[in-house]
Amino acid sequence: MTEQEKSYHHGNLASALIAATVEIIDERGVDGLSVREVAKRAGVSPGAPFRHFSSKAALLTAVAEQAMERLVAAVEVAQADDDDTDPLAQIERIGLGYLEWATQNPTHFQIVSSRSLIDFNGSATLRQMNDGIRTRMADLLERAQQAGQLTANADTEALVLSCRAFVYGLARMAADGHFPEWHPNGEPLDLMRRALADFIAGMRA
Amino acid sequence: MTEQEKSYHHGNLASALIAATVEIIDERGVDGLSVREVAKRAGVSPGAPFRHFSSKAALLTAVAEQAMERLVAAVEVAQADDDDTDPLAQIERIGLGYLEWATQNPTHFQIVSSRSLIDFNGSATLRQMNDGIRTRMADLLERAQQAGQLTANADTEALVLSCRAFVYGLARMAADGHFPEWHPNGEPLDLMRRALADFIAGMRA
DNA sequence: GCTATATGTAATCATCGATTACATCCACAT
DNA sequence: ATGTGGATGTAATCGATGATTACATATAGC
Repeated sequence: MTEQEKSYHHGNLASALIAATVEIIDERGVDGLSVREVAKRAGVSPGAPFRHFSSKAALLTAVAEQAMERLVAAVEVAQADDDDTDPLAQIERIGLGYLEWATQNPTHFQIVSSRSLIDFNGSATLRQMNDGIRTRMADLLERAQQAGQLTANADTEALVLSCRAFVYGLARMAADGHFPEWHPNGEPLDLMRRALADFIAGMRA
Repeated sequence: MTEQEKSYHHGNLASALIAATVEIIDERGVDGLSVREVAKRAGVSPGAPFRHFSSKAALLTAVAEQAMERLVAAVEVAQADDDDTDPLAQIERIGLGYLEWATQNPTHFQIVSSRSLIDFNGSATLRQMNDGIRTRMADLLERAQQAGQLTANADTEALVLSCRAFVYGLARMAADGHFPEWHPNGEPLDLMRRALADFIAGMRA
């Protein structure tokens, strides 16, 4: 990345474009992003990006895929290594990891969750990663039920949705600007932590 | 509205523009909306809308205000008239009214909740209505706690956030297309109903 | 080396949000 | 009634944008 300066070909424009896109979105928000400026920042002509991404949505989808990978990674890191851990505690860890990542990477989370800007259904990768988290939580809930941690005739299907919606709701509220003043790791996250803990507690039999 | 046909002045362009905006968004989504087509559909020149709304965001903000009024109305209708009702049941009713409205009016809900497209902070009306719902729920939770329906030392602040996030999360998931196939009043709403009931039940002492 | 292909450029289009100067209409004071 | 000023709509135009096309240049494999 140091001195290849003036070669006709960029080398790896695709990744450079993704990086530039993230930069711009960090600075000016998801709106206010133009392919032209992405191109300019990568040092190429305005039409060049379309060689690698057939549309602006395709570019953003690529960014979303990269972001989703990090989100999944964060969620996995957050889980306890011990596989015998209390399933509900494990769910809480997942939720917390999700929330921490979402609040600390609002830009990326916004891209991942706003499906009007990206082609979610067109990306098998995105769907896989999305389903991965969901089935993981479904498994944990199933295990919790078999361990007798939930009410006997618990509606697991509804509970899976509950967990997803609860965490998604908190993350989305933050990303959508429902917390007027805040800064990452500040009080809102603390509040969210307490809310999450209460929520998990409420599920216990 | 029948035969004023060819008068230079439209009469009430502002509301006609809002209506046209909603129409277009219903047809083609929030993106894919252009002020020009709004103008065309209202039968005026491309610049005319800017006499009434200083920007595209201002137009969408007006749409959001109208939508928010309906949402608030739906939430109020959903509540039990009897003011001695169980506070937690009242909260459940509010949540259900919110969810039903959001799922039956996905377009409007999307506009209300996506604050990147509208000038939320610039609209006192929007903030008031938003705060109205929140304080209403805070009051109900306070009352529930005093009635001993919650655990003794319940964290009311966290609980208010929990309720908001839970309902918002469900509504947003629906609006964001997290339920692949569905149609209003169909199974997803049923599932959401069950999830909401479980959630409220989980808060009970 | 020669050539097929991948990659970037230049030029161009239609569309969009927004602004400006001008036209038209309506209400109100006289 | 009148005619004047503010409100409302039109016409023309600007700069930026997403996207496409024809062309130039570099790279890889034979």
